[in-house]
Amino acid sequence: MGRGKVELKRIENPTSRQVTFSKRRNGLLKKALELSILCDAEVALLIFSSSGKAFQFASHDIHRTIGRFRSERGLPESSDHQRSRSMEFWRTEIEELKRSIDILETRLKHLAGEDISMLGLKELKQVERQIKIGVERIRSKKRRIISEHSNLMKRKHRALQEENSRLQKRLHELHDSYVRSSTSGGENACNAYPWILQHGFNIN
Amino acid sequence: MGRGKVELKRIENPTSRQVTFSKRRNGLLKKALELSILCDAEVALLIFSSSGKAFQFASHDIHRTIGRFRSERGLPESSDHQRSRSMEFWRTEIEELKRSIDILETRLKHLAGEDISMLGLKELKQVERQIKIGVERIRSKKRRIISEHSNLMKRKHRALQEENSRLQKRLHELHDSYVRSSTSGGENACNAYPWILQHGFNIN
DNA sequence: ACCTATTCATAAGG
DNA sequence: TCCTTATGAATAGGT
Repeated sequence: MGRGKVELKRIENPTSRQVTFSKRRNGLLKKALELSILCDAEVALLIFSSSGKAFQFASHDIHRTIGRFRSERGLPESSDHQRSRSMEFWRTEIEELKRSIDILETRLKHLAGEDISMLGLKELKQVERQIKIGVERIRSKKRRIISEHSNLMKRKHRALQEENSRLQKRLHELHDSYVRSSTSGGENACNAYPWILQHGFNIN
Repeated sequence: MGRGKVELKRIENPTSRQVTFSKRRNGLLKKALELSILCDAEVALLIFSSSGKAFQFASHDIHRTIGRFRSERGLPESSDHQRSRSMEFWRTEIEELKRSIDILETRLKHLAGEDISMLGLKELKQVERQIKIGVERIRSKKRRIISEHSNLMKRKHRALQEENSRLQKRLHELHDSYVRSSTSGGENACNAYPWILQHGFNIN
C-alpha cells in the first residue's frame, strides 16, 4: 500500500526504517484495538523498536492476558523460574564470598598462632617462615622510621646548638660592651640573665 | 475497507463477528510479521477469540519478549517491589562480605609485612607484637610435635634394644648348648653367625 | 472459500 | 513529526 510495493525484508535505510516503523506500529495498534472491539477478542500486543523503545496494546489487563496465554500454552511461570534462578545466583555469589572469608580467617589465625592444632610439622614450618618474613619486613620498616626520626632530631639539635652559640656570642658581646661603658656593678649585670646560658632559646 | 464503513463497536451478529475475527486476525498477524521484519522490531501478539481460542505471533522467543516487557515497564506490583527489595538486601549483604574480605586481606598483608608503607610506628609495633605472639605459638607447637616425635622414637628405640638383648641372650644360650653337645670345632661354630652379634634383627 | 467494490493504510516526498 | 497524495492492501458484504 503506498506509492510502491515493498519487499518483505529489513529496510536498510535507517531513516526510512524508523518512519515506516512509526507508521506501521500505529496501524498495528489501531487494528489490534479494532479486532478486540469488533470481535470481542482479548488481544495483547508488545512491540520493541530496534532502538529498544517499548510499545504496547492490551484490550484487557495485559498481565491477565499474558497469564492466560501461559496457562494455555502450559509453560511454567517464568517469573518464578527467573526469580529462583537469580536467587540461586546470589546464593552462590554469597557462598563464594563466605568461603573466601573462611580461608582468609584461617590463614590469619594460623599467622596469629591460633587454631594450629591440626597442622603438621611441614605446615607449621611454612607458616613460621611466612611470619619470619613478615616480622623482618616490619622491623626493617620500623628501623627506617626510627632512623629517619633520629636524623631529623639530630638535624634539629644541631640547628639549636648553632643558634645557641650564636646567641651566647651576642650575649657576651652585649655584656662586654655593658661592662666597658659602665663604671661599676659588673657582677650584677652578669646575673641578670642566668637562665639564658643554661637553656638557650626554642627556635622551632 | 470493504463494501461499507464499519462502526467501531462489537459486531452483534455472531456469524459475521466470527468471519470478521478470522479475517482481521490473519491481517493482524500478517502485519505484525511485516513490522518485525521490515523494521527489525521485536513483536509479540496474543489473541484470544471470544470463544476462547488462542492465537499468537512472536518475532522472537515470546517468553523473552514478555520478560523484556516486564522489566522495561517495571511493574510497581508487589512481586517486583519485593524482588527489588530482596535485590537490595542481597546487594548490601554482598557489600558487607566484601568489606570483611578487604579488612581481612589488609590484616593478612600487614602480618606478611606487605602494604605497610602507610603504617606508623605505633601500628608497626602492634603488628610486630601480634606476629611475635603468633610465631611463639607456632614454635611452641613445633617443639611439642618434635618432642612427641622424639619421645616416640626413644620408646621405639628402647623397645628395640630390649628385644635385641633378649635375642642375643637366646643366641648365646643356643650357642652354649651347641658347644656343650659338640665334641670338636668350637671356634668354627662361633664364626657361623658373626653378623648376629653385629647387627641384631629389625623387628619393626 | 471466493469475489469485488470500497475503504484503509501507507510509501514517497516535502 | 506532520501533511499530502498516489497506490497497493485489507476487508465487508454478498455469493
